[in-house]
Amino acid sequence: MKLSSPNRAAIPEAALQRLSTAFGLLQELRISGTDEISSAEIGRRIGVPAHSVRKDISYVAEAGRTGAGYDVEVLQGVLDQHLGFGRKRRTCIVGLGRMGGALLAFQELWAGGFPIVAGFDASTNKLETIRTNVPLFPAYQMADVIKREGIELAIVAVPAEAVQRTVQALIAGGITGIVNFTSAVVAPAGEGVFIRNIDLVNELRILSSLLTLHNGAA
Amino acid sequence: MKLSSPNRAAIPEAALQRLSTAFGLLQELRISGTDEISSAEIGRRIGVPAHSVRKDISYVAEAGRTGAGYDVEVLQGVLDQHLGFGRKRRTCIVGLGRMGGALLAFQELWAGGFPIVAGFDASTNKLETIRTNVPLFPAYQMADVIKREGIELAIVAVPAEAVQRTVQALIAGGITGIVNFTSAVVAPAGEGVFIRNIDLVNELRILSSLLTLHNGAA
DNA sequence: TAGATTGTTAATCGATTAACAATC
DNA sequence: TAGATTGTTAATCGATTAACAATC
Repeated sequence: MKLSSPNRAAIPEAALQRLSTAFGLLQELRISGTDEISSAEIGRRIGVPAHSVRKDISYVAEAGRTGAGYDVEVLQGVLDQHLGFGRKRRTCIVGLGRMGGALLAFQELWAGGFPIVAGFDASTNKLETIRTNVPLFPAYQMADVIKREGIELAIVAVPAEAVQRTVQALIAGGITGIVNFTSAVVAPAGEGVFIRNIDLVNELRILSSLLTLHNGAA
Repeated sequence: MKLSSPNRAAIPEAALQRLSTAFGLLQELRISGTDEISSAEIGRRIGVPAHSVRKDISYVAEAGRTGAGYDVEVLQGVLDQHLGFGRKRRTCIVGLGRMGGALLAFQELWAGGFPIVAGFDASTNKLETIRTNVPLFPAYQMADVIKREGIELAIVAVPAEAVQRTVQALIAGGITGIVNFTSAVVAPAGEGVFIRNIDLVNELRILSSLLTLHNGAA
């Protein structure tokens, strides 16, 4: 997929992903008080060649000073403004098992600009046993709560067999972005709804394969 | 990165990732008792065009019957044999906060062929408070335990600032594959050690950007 | 048989890399 | 100034797509 920024060519999705990672780095740099950085140093830190860093940034805007690197704050501002990386978006967790429960308390989400404003689970028993400051609701209230609270994003941590109908319910409720944490792949869902799959077992399997190939396949 | 399988051209990493996802699908199909499947149906289920599915498989071997689709068991066997997707690999969790604790109990890991055989944390207090059947150890014993137990893979869920030294300790201990669950990017680490980054905040930020671009950027 | 579907070759498309003029 | 470093254009490289002969 490619989406265009005004006056610039469309941004390849691979570039968008690298820029998002770079944005995370810039946030760290600001906390640590670093004011300037070169494309070479950004590249070293996120594992990308310097010329790719410059190329990726150039899809968005001119953000550096020829011959003198980038101002961390300026670059961050430019990426935020054009790509929305700094925008705060209200987020919910669906499925409150061990993993979902851990996500409710995951500080990085708040720090990263994604406040968790609701949790959902099909089991009302479970809702009562969880200790958290996040408001919890039974699954059947999803659509109502999403609309009332203006929730834009959802992290889905339900059992694999419940993913399809959970995603459908989220979309019906007006959610526009979903991170699917289960091992069932959810294919693209419709105009204006974006989905990203995080599959831990799949990542381990890819590692396993890389080891097999590296050590000389059978 | 590309790695070659005997008698075939090197496999693009993107193809390897899609095939890993397809392998996961094949496992589901076997559980549900499906014997045959076409490239079109595989593609529909994992969100990839049919011709890409065929192309990806062809990097590995001839695994179908011209005109008659794939036998699920045969295809799974071929992918396992050439790419090691079905290999069981002993795995550990490093960092036993809420997230690491949830991972210790994550059934999908066992089911997926990645038995969790050890957990590590720098805090000995924490080790005492966790209820699990998985043997837990203080972080300083990592290298010893990894060697003794023949552990090949690690999932790192420590605080972001501890990632670098954790990864170094793991590699020193002989770990060959790492999934980094923290938001700090870990760049490629050395010959024969593979790393994959899973960054939830980054995924949400990418979604946020897609929404911004889709709705007409500022 | 006719319809379906694979495996592969060739064509297209797009992303990455290289190189360098501009300039701090 | 001289060295460093950006932004962009052009060249390369590689992946994806299209198309079709083979054949179940």
